This record gives sequence, structure tokens and C-alpha cells, in this order.
Amino acid sequence: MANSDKVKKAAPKTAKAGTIKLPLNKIVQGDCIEVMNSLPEKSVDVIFADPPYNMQLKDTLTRPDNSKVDGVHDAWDQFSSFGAYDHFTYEWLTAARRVLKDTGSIWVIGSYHNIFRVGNALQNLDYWILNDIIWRKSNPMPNFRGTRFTNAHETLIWAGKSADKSGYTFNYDAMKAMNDDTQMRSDWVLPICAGKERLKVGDKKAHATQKPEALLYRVLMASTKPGDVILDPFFGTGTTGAVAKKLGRNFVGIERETDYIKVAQERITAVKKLDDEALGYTLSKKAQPRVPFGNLVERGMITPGETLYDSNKRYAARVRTDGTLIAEEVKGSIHQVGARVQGQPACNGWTFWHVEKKGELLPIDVFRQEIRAEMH
Amino acid sequence: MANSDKVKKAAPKTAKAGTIKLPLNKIVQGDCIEVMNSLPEKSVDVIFADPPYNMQLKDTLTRPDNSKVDGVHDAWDQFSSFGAYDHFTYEWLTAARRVLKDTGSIWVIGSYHNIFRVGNALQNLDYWILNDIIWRKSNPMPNFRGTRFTNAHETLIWAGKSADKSGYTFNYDAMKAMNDDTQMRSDWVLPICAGKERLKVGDKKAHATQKPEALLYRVLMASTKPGDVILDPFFGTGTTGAVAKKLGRNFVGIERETDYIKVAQERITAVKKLDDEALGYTLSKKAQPRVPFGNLVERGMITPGETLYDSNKRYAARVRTDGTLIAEEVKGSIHQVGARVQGQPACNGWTFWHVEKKGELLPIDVFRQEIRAEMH
DNA sequence: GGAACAGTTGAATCCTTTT
DNA sequence: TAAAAGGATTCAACTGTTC
Repeated sequence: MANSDKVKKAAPKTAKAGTIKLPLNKIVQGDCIEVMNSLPEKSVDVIFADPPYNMQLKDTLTRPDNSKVDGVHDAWDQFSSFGAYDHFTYEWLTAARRVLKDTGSIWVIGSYHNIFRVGNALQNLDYWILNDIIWRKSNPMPNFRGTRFTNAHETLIWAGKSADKSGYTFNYDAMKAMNDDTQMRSDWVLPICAGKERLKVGDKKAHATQKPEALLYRVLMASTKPGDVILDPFFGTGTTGAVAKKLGRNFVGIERETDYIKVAQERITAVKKLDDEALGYTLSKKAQPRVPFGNLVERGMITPGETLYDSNKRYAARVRTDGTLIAEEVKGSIHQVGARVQGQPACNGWTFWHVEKKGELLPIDVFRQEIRAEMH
Repeated sequence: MANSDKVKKAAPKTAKAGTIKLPLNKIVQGDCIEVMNSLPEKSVDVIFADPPYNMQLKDTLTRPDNSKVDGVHDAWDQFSSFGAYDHFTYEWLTAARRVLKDTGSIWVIGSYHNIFRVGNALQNLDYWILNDIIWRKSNPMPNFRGTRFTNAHETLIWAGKSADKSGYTFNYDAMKAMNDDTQMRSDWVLPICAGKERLKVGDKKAHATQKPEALLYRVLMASTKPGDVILDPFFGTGTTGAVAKKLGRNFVGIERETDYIKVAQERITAVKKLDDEALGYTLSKKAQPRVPFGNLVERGMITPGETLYDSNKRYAARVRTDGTLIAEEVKGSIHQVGARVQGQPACNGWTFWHVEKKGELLPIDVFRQEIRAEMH
């Protein structure tokens, strides 16, 4: 493909690390390791990677010097017939780790041919696995020879940058909402990419392993926020870019093959971003602004001296002017007193305590909601 | 446990490899690596292994009701590093390979904590992966903190002794018959081991990680013939032995802990071999799979931003990306919003809401039916 | 006797901010 | 940096009790 404003040529190998500005919503042509090494470090929120898994599997286990590995004690830390693939894997995962923000996370998809190499490398490189996700295909290709089980799934690994770097995005509530109000599980049932969604060039598939948009939809809805940057180092025909654009996220695509880039570019251009109401990103409860109980007293929503009850009216406590409670000699915050009267180690005072209004018990959390609504 | 005719003491480390006769249908007490090295080479048909997962649990975990989760904190699951775990893995997999017949196969079960280490080691040791099998738990433990996807599955790797040594057993027709006459897939839905099947000592579970018999039933039905020898190097409370005996197969169990051996021995003694007729598998009736509304959005059957109507077009609501609806400031699931706009306590959103296609109103339930049809 | 309800439990790498 | 505090968080299956 000729140069266009949407396609960047790969940075030369000599490019200084981090000297290239992040090419937002563009496809960069080139080797993903070189390109990633040219990007600014800690600059992307999430990486989605669908690496190749074409391996030379028939070789026997040999070291680089061609001696055969036979012992127990030296097999596990030596190169093997998988050496070339492992080397490639470590290189791109290392480059990916550099460009990933400390609060970022990475997704890698694969099958049993390569996923154990990838998972092993991720762990060795100090990534921290969050989940392994099973994409259960509703319409897999059958096993024609009847020699094994129908290979009906692929595996995705979702990992944070390291064990002590938390802060990764997980839209728990959105996932739960998408799953009829029960937690989203680690096994996802989705059809393979077929029909109109399957991109063609003439009457041939544009790409051998095009992933369904539904898969990326769930990945991005789960682990990114609107405006986040998603890097895909094996961009192919651009499923990641198409879904990112639709969902109001930014993408950076890296791809070597001109033919794929061309198809991906056309595809993404045709995608429209959903409007903001439809996007409807709701802040998780954990991320909402903190409202001290004292504010409710301060504003007169709750009067000092008033009595609070639990939902069964088994426990009662009186409100003091400073926003603490007192019950049976126990003084402290709404949480501490709630925990103590029940003899529990912890308690969410917001949902535990109620005020009595016209004979009805109203959780004090409704006042907090009022205050938050004012704050937008 | 005292010596008995059913329990053998481990062979001494100096025992010459292969000098011990195969202890058929017995539990050998000792370290599995030493014991396996003392057994005759190429003597067992199938190995089933449930090694420690190296879960690296830190603090105690509590449920939302403040009760404590009884996690796996046993000494046998503690390893100092990945290196230590890898070393252990290579050792036992090497010993296992020696006792396995050339026509044999091996099963190893694990979770994301260890399965990538195991899979990597299997490949490096020249085993040949036949399938990775997903045990989808119908009743997994939820994620109590809302931080990740519910960890709802475990992975089994099924591998032959090497790429050029075929001849492993796969009972294709039995598997197909067990699965309503369609090929058995690589994902198996089975409940966890609970209820009466769960072995207890007093009121405590006998083993932290007892596997369900249904899982071993399928493994052995798929990959062994009557009379075959199945070796389990991490025998625990003997699920492998119990199912092997029931199915008319022979087992060899290796276990270190006296307490587990005692429980396993009693359990297996109580098992009766099924008569040949009873070996026919009774099919459990499949329930209608639940399809979340979010799936329709994810798959593009319904577009975020699209408007839904009731059959009389009296009410309207817009679809958001996470599969919730919004109508007149009311947000929530298709059921919740349907109920609220009507002022009713409840509503079946599937039949209430419709999409407009070419001037016709189509209930959204038709899309759910489409998805169910794909799932069979 | 059976329905309804309350209680328990499972291989889990399960929090974040302020003081 | 360690300790304290705020406050967010669960699903399906089985067991046992009550009405």
C-alpha cells in the first residue's frame, strides 16, 4: 500500500526508543517488536495480541548446540525445539511490557499449540495473570477423523503488568449487566467469525484467523474506559481497531502485511462511533467520590440525636454532632459501630443503617446518592 | 497407617529401576517420583495426574457476609518459586514418561496458576498434546471482591507419549454416544464435587481439592479400555481408583499422606464394579441455556443506541453498550426497565420489548432463540 | 408430606485511600 | 512505611429446619 495519512512506515531500527509520538488511531506498517520499541514507554492502557502460532513441532528436544536434552535437571531452563518460537514470544512480550502503563493490562489469545509457551513467558516476565478466559465456540469445526475431541475453544490470558502494580481496569458492573445481573464467568460462549462479518477479498477470506467482533467487544468493555488507548501488535484485518472505534476507544495497530492493512483501513473507516448515551459508561461504585457521613449531618439531612436502625430494627444507634454514632457504650464511625453491634469484623454502614421516616425504614445511602447526584 | 495388604511402603531410593512388580489396585505410600522410578518401565496405559497447583494464596478471603473461605493452605501446595515448581514438574513428568507405555497417554489437570508451567514442560519433554480440555464448572465459587471474572473452569491437558508414537486409545463412539450423538467437544460442563460425594472426616472435608467422579468417568471412558492400568501419582482420596474400579479398569495409586490413603482405601473398598450392561451411560437432560441480553448487543444482533418498543409502541427505551436499557431516566436490565415504565412489579423483558424491522415489530426473544439454536 | 426459608460452602493468586 | 479506616462484594447447590 502506498503511503497515506493513516498508515505510517515502521520506524527505522536505529530510532531512539520513545522518540515516536503515539500514532493514535493509525496502522503502523512494520515488525511489531521494532515498532513497539520506538513508541513512548508506559503509554498504552491495554494490549490485545493475537500472535501467530505456526510452530515447527516435529523436532526433537535439542539445545542450540544440537545435543539432545535427556536429563531432568537441565531440561527446564534450556532452549528446546520451541526455542525459536519462545525467543520470538519473549521479544514481543518484553517490548509490549515497555509500552504498557503500570496500570495497564494485556490480553493474548491462542490455542494449545502456543498458549502454554505464551503463559509461561508471561509469568517469567513478571506479568501477573488475572484470568484465563475460555472462548467456547458455538460452531467449531468438527474433528473429521474422529481421533480426538472436537477442538471447540480457544484460550485468552488476561494479565496485569505485575503483581504489585494494581489499578488495572475491570468494569465489573458492566460485565455483570451484560450477563443478566450475574457475574461474568471465565468461559464465554461466542460464535466464530463467519457470514457477513467475515471479510473477503474476491471470494477468498481476507485473513485466515479473523476474530469475531463480539470477542473484542467483551474484551474492551471489560478492561478499558472510553478514551483509553489499545495497542494491537498483530493487527491483521483490524477487528481490534473496528471495535475500539465503535466503543469510543483509541487504537494503535501494527501490521506487516500490506494486504491486511488495506482491508483493515477500509473496514475501520466505515465504522461509526456510538453516541455517548449509548456508550453509557457508568463509574464503578469503587471509583465514585467519597462522601463522609458527617456531610449528611452537616447539611441537616440527618439530625444529631436522631436514632438509626438496622433493617430489622434489632440494633439502634444515636447520631452525634461530629458524625459518629453511639450505641451501648460503643462509639465510632457508622462502619465501626455497625460492625461492633453485630459482632462482625466489618460492616458497610451505608447500607446497614436506616432512618425512620413516616414509619418506613430508609437506608442512609439514599442521602449519599443525593449528594453525589449534585456533584454529577 | 499400618501396613496392610493394600498399602505398600515406598521402595527405597536405592531400589533398582523396574525391579518392583506393578502393584495393581493398590495404593503405594511415598514420594511419587521415587515410587514411579521403582516401577517397571512402559507398564501403564494411562496416567491421570492432579498435581499441586501452586496457588500462592496470601491473606484470608472473606465472603460479603463476612464468613471465611476455607482456602487451600496445605503444605503440599507451597513452593518457593516458579523455578522450584518447574523443577518438581519436570521430575515427575520425566518419571511418568518412563513408566508409560509407548501407546499410552497422560492427563494433567490444573488452573492458570500452574497449567502453563505444566503444558510447557510436557512439550519440552516431547509429549505430544492431543487436546486441552476445559472443565466448565456449573457451580463455581464466585469472585467475592468484584475484581476479576469468576474463575469458572479448570484445564486438563491430554497428551500422547510422543508425536511419532501413536496408538493411544480414544473411544470416539462412546464419547459421541455420551453426547447425544454429536462429537464430544473440548469443553465439558460438570458440577464441582459437593454434597454426599464430598468425603468428610468428622465435619471437615477429607481433602481440599477432591475431584468429582463424573470428571474421571469421562476421562477413563474416553481414553482407556476395560482391563487397562491407570496410574495416579497424586492419588489423594482416590477418585481415580474409585472410578477405575467401577469401570472395570485397574489402578495404581501413589500418595504420601497417611490420612488421605486411609480415606481412599475405605472408599474404594466400598465401590462395586458395574456390570457390563450398566456401563451404558445415562444421559442427563440438558436445561435450556440462559442467554443474557448483553450477548445480543455484543454480537451486533441489536445495536447500542437502537430503540426498543413494547408491542403497542406505548413505551420506548434505548439500548446501551453494556446491555442495559434507558427510558425516561430509568436505567436497568430489560426486565427492570420494562417493569418500571409500566409501573408493574415485574416484567419479562424478552417478550415485552420489540425491535422495529421494516415497519414490523419483532420480539427480541427471537434473537435469543437464534443463539440457543447455535448452542444446540 | 412438601414447600419455603435459612444457612453453608467451593483449587481464590479477590481493595483502596488516608493517617 | 506500616497501620488504620472506609466501604465494596456472591452463585449454585446442597443441608437442615420450620410451618
